[in-house]
Amino acid sequence: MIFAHAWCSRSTRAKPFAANRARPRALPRSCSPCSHHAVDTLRRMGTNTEIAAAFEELAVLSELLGANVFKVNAFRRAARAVESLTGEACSMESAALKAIDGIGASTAAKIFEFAKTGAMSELDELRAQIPAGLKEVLGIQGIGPKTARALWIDAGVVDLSSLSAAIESGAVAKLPRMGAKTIENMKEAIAFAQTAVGRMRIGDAMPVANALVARLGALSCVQRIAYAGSLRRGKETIGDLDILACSEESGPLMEAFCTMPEVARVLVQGLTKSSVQTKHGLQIDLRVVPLEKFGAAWQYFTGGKEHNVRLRERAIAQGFRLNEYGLFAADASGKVADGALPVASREESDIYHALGLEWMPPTMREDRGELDAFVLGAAHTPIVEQHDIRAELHCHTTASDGALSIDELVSEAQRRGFHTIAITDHSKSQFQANGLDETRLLTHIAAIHAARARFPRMQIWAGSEVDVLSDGSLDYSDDLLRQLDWVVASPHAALKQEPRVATDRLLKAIRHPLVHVLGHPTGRIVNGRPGLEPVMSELYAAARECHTALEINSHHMRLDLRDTHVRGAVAAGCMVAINCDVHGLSDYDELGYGILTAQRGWLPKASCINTFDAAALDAWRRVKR
DNA sequence: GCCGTTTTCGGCCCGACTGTTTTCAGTCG
Ligand SMILES: Nc1nc2c(ncn2[C@H]2C[C@H](O)[C@@H](COP(=O)(O)OP(=O)(O)OP(=O)(O)O)O2)c(=O)[nH]1
Ligand SMILES: [Mg+2]
Ligand SMILES: [Mg+2]
Ligand SMILES: [Zn+2]
Repeated sequence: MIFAHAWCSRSTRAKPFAANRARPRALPRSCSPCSHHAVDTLRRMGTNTEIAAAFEELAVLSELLGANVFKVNAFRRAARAVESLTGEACSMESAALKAIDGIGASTAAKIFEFAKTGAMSELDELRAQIPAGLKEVLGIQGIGPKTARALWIDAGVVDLSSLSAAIESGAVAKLPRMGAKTIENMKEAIAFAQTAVGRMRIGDAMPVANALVARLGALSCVQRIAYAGSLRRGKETIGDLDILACSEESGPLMEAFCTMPEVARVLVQGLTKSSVQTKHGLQIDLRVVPLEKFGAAWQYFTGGKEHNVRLRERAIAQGFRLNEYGLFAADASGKVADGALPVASREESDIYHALGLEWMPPTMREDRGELDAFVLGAAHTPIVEQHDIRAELHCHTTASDGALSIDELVSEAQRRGFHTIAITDHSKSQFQANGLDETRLLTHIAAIHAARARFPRMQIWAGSEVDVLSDGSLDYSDDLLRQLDWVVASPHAALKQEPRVATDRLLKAIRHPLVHVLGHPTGRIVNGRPGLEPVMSELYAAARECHTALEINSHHMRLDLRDTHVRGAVAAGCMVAINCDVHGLSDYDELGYGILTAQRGWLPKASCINTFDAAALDAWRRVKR
C-alpha cells in the first residue's frame, strides 16, 4: 500500500496539515529539554476543538432558523477545517487562515473574535433565540431541521418532554404534513432514543458485522457481500453497520434482512436500501445493487461522506457525474444521457483510476488530503500494512497479569512470522496487576534470556512496561532499567491530571535515556475514560529528538495513540511502535485494529519500528543502551 | 459562506424511501 507526501508539498495553497510540518533534524547527543514551547504553555488547551464545535453549532442553529442550506454547509466545512488543523487556529494570521480550504473572510473573522474574547457574537445571538432543548428534539430519528422548527414555532415544543406533551395534546397533529403514521413513527423513535446505545467500539462491531456478512452471504440470492461505512474505514467507534450486497432478487433478500430474529424495528424497507434497528439498539443498513455496479456502490457506501462529496466534485470538474451506480460522462451542461452506460462501476479501482487517482485504502478516505496524495503518478511512500509487522514489543506473562508463559508468548509470536518479541511485564507500583518488584524482575530477566536457547530463531528481549508515575519519574531505578533489553514506559494512574502537568509528566518519560517506547500515551479507554490530554505537539517534538517511539496500543479498548495523534506524530517525524499489549493468545488478533488506526494516521512503513528486520530493530534498540 | 487551469456570479454531491401529497418535501445514507 502506498501514499504520497503530497499533503505537505503539492499545493501552493496552505493545507491543514502543512502548518506544523517538521523539518529533518539531526539526532542530538543528549536528550535535552526543549524550550520552544513557552507560548503553547500559556495558551488554553483544546481551542481548535472548541472553535470547531462553535461552527458546528452555528450550522445546527442557523439551519433551525431556515438559513440557506449552502451557508449551513459552509459552517460545517469550516468546522471540519478547523478540527483537522495541526496548529492552533487562534494563533494563525488571518491570511493563513483564509488560505485554508473552507475558511473565508467571515470564518477567519469569527476565529479572530473567538481568540480575542473566547466567544462568537453571532453564535451567542442564535443561542439566545433558540431553546437549547431543541437539539435533543433534532436527535430523534426522522426529525430534521424543518420538522423541529415547525414543532417549535407552531406547537411550542422546546425539548423532548414538551414534544411528548404536544403529541398527547394533539398540537402536533395540527401541523401540516403530520398524519397518523408520522406521529406514530415519532412516538416509536422517542421511545427508542431512550434505550439506544451510542457508538460502538470497533472491536465489538467487527465480529457482529462478520457474522452478519457470513449469514446473509450464505443466502443463495446473494452474489457478493461486504461491510462498508466507518467499520471498513477502521474508525475507533462505529455508528451503525453498513452492509453492501449484490443480488438479482433484492425483494426476497430485503425481506429476509428485515425479518431477522434480532430486528426490533424496520426503519425503511425498499428494493435497493433497507434499515433496521436491532433489539440491542444497533442500526444496520443494507444496500443491494447489481453485481456489475459493486465497485461504485462500495465506494459510495464506504465513504466517508466528505470524501464522497470531494470525489463527486472532482468528477464534475472532469466532465463526469459520480453516484453509487457508476461514473458517467456528462455533457456540457452537466447532464448524463438517459440510459448511458457508466465509464466505470465494477470495481472501486475502476472509479478512482478513471478520475486520475490511485485506489486508496478506505482508512484514508476522510477528506484529509487523500485526493491530492493519490493522484496517479505522484511520488509515493509505502504505508504500513499488517503483513509488514514482524515484532511484538509489549506483552505480559503470568509473572504479572498475563495468561501466558514466556514460552507460550514466544511460540505464538514465532507462529505469526515475527522475528522479535519483547516481554514487558508490569512494574512494582502496578500491584493490582501483580507488578514485579526488583527481586522478581531480576529473576524474570534470567528466565526470559533462558528462553533464547529454546527459540534460536527468535530475538527475545527482557523488558518491562515500567509505570510512568504521576510526576513523570519511572517505577524502577536507572540501574535496574539498564539491565533490561527493552523498556516501554506507560502511564496507568493519575489519568485526570491537568494538561500542563500531564504534558510535563510524559515529556519526562520520553526524554528518559533508557526508555524505548512511550506506551499507550494518554491512557484513554474508548467509550470509557478520556485519559490524559497532553499538548501532543510537545510530545512529538521530544520523541523525535530523544529517539523514543510512540506506541499505538492496538487493543480496541485503547487505540492509543488514536488516529489523529498518529497523523500528528507522522507529520512531526516521529517513530511509532504498533503493539498488542498481549495478555492472552487472542490479543495478538488486536493487531488489525492497530494497523487500521496507523493507516488512518498515514503511518509510513518506514516510520514503524515493528516493520524493521531483526538486525535493524536491534540497532535501533541499542541507540539507547 | 466559499470558491474559481473555461467563472468574482452563480453554482454548491446525489439518490432512496416515506408519508401525505395530486406532484413532492423532508430526512437520511
Ligand atoms: N455521497 C454521499 N454519501 C453519503 C452521504 N451520507 C452518507 N454517505 C455514505 C458515506 C458513508 O460512509 C456511508 C454510510 O453512512 P453512515 O451514515 O453510516 O456513515 P459512516 O458509516 O461513515 O459513519 P457512522 O459511524 O455510521 O456514523 O454512506 C451523503 O450525504 N452523500
Ligand atoms: Mg455507518
Ligand atoms: Mg449507515
Ligand atoms: Zn501492557
